[in-house]
Amino acid sequence: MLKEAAQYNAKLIEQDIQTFWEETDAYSVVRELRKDGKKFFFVDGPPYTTGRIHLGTAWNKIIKDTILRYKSMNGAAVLDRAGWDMHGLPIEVKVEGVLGFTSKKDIEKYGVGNFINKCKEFALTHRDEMTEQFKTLGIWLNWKDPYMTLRDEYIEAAWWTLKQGYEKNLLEKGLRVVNWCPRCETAIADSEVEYWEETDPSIYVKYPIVNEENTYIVIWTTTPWTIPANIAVAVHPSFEYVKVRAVKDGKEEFLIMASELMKNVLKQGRYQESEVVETMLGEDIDLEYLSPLGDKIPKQKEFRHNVYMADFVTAENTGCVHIAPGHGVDDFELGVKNKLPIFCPVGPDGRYTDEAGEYEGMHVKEANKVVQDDLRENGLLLAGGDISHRYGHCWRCKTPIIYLATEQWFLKITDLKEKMLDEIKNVKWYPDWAGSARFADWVKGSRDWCISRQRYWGIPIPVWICESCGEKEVIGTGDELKKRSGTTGEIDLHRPSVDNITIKCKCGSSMRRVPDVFDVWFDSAVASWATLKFPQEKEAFNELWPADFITEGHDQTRGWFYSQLGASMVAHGRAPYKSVLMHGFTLDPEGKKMSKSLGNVVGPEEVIEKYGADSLRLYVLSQNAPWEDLKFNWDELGNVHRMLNILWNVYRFPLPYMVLDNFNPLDMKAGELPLRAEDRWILSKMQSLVKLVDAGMSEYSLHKVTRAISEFILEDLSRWYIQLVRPRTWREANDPDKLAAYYTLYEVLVTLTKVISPFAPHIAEEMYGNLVRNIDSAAPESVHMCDWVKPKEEFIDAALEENMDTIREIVEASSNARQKLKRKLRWPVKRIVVAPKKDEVAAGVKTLETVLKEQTNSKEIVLLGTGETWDELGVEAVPNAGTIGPVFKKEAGRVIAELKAADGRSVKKAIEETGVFTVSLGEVNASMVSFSDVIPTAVAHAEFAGGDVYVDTELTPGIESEGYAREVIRRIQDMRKELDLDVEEEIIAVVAISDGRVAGLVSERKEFIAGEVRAKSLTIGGAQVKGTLVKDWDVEGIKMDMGISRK
RNA sequence: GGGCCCAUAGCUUAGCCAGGUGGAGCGUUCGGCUGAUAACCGAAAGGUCCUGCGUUCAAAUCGCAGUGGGCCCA
Repeated sequence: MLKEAAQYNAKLIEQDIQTFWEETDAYSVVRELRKDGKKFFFVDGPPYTTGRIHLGTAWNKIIKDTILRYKSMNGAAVLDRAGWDMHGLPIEVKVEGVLGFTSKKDIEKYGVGNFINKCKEFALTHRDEMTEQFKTLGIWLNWKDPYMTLRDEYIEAAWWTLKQGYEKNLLEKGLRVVNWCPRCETAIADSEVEYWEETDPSIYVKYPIVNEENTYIVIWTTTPWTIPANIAVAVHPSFEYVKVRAVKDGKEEFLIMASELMKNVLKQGRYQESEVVETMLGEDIDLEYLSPLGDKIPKQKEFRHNVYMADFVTAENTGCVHIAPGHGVDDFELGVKNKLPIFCPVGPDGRYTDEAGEYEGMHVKEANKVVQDDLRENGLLLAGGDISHRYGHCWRCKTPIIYLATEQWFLKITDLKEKMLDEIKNVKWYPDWAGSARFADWVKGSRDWCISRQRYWGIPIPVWICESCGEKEVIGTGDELKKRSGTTGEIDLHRPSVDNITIKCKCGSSMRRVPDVFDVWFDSAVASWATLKFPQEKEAFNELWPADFITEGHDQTRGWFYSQLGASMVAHGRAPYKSVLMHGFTLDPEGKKMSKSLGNVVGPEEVIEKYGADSLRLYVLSQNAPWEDLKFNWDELGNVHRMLNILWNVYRFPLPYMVLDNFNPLDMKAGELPLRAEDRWILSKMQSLVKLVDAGMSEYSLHKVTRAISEFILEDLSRWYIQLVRPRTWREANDPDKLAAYYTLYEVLVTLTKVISPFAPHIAEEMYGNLVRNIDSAAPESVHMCDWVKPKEEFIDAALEENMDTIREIVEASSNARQKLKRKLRWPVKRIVVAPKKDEVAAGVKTLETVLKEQTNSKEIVLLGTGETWDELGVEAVPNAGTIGPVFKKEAGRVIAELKAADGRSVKKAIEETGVFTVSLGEVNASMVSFSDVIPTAVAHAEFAGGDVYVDTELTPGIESEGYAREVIRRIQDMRKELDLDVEEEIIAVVAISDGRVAGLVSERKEFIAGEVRAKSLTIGGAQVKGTLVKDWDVEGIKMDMGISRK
């Protein structure tokens, strides 16, 4: 049996539905139901298990859930393990914070094992919390068996992958300059560096030229602390350089710099006089200079300092670039190319080593100032100041990074670049430019991947090295490690236990694991096979891999899209995904990014609290194209919620009538019901919507799909069909016309629950539970177990849809016209005249005349021929003074007056037939007069796209009687509402009307009024007004007193 | 500084690929409806289509340059 429904309460409904899903394990039932369908292998980009989910992660999962629900309903056997990214520095930093640690020494003191346990606990707790948050959004993923990067099986997938790289000779250990966090004391990835504006020193330094007295080459830098490590100066081979004689306070010097920057340098150094003494090309510069700090750093005296050519030199500052191969990527490359020493006198903690001479033990930050002072003392500081520029910081602890040359492990991605670019083309990207432009650009510029980190909480790098002979071995699995090491029993693959496992080397000595762990990006990079439990299990991998679909935000271009592709090229030689949907970011209402520091963060739980998860889901899906950034806006969320409320009201509206009538849709046969044109119309519209949804989903245009659904609900269903069908539902008894309306409405609502279920799964489930499950216990338990609607072409009637569009336009125009004469819709009008411009309009009026008549509340529809002018329109002659003047000269005024006074109709007729109209002073021709329509006073006119509408509002006693009667009915209904009476409850009503004529008019409709308001007794006239509720009304200036009481 | 994307009414946006009169929703004002009712409907006002230059008979739409925003990089 159908049940009535209360008002829309998203929170209540969603909680109930989520409980229902839990109790019935609906998710698992659905996956089981589809297990023999076509496989759809989806890989969840694993969120990092720290803190709470935010709007962006919510959007991400909503997109995934929506697409997977749609796929599932279409028969796909969806594989969708949720994923969790649980290792890495972010958690280490959080745990350090909790424990109050500030450096690695604290961790070592606390014990690596203890620290690891804390990290693990942190990751697992947060995973649980975040799982609950995702569930409140209605996200269906495999939460019971998620893949987790901290599991041994997952670690093995990473190990196996590295071993593939080793065997393909893509693994390399080498000295490279890396981003280094001096607080975390580890290398960090390019993608872990956050940039923002920072104030740093900006200094110009003179390097003294050997054997040329008082001559210097001038460099500029923002990192004075790297000057102790200076090895060379780079110039651009094709720039022009000058040697300048510069004088300051009577002291003369010779300075070398780029000629176009000379003015700047001399100004910086406050030189008063200058003169170019020599001009040369960069490539002709060949000189040796001395370290400006040689006196402080003995080691510097061992190096020869020369000038080298480099294309990366730009025409800024001095045009001569200070090169410290131990402290810069370009510097390092230049150093390697020219076989320069890679001098790096800074340790992992950011303090100088003994190689830095007098600076030993000093922190580089502190050195920035000291070095400047020392340079000034040596007379080599040409100028010093500050600059505000973007500088990199550790993304977790926010410490400014430094560049250090260190020994790290690399995957030689650059060897694979061309193949990667080919693979990108084989992937289907949504939108196309995400792959062809953005991702391809990123890959083109990619460098070798530094996969090692000098930290604790991560996947240990499975490389064992012999302590005596240096022999290297890469371990691919836990079993392999057991076998090679001779360990028995369970082993934990995390640090520190794995560090204690040694392998016997061929040479007889023992091999120890390198101390590093993996870059955490390597973890998620192997997700597509790790989630299939590969390499332990091969079957699923062979059947499913690569992934059919993944979707993440555009920041993952450099992140997960890239790391997965890199790891997959190393391991399998091809892309790990077949299609990728790149989505946008959530921004605040001003279009700024949401961040805690700006205080503009909106949490998903805040939205759910206010409007519910379905509103949030539809909002993020419909507001933008998925790949555009979403400007969060509460008003728009309110709109979406309103739409859902209307949907709910549409669903709720027929229920009381259907319940009252014991309506059972299973007894209905469409063929036997007298469906009206409007019934066939909404059925057609419904099917057209399904087609639109399918088309949109095929290109993941989730915004187009959800907008089309909203439009259908608001425009077609609520604003139109429900209005048309309303009077039919009030009929009593088993009227076939009413049953046809019930049937149609029911059919549409059931179809709609299925169509909206991927997008707004809770409200869909709730409606389905009542509409379908309460009728038919054999139906699937959940709407999400239903098959997707296959568009029924036979229901689609394009001509009918077009005709209805026309009718709606005419109704709209006529209500516009009514408004001009202030005639309310409650008052009928005598007739409506439609003057069509096209035959299609006439056809529409003919097929849907009843609809038009009812919706315009008109007694008659008059349809004119196409192009025909309504003959009741008057014609007015409009004289053209510009042409009359020259002909009639000073008599023109009289001619004009005569024309105006003449009967327009006969003027027009004369001109049409003879070309002229005769006035008393001569003949007026067509150029002297034009015509305009004169609309009768009781008629209002309005235009619509296909023609004109005239509304004849002339009052007749019948119309007045009906109008007043409706006014009375409306007010009594209002009073019934106020007394909160049941729909069927009968009343006793008394109406006193001060105006005798009006009282008479109303009395004529006494029966009609009594029926409409369910009055057992109705008294109209001057009687004493009494009742439970008595009210005085003013109806169009007529005073009416009404009283009603329960019978 | 570079790559990609975005910019249309007070707000959120459609139209742009395929050039030809800019269209919605919200908000505002006015009006209507009243057994979906703490709902709903209509009308009006509201636009340098970010700026400039170019292509074209014609540019919101195509091209170039710039401005602002986002993501990513240097």
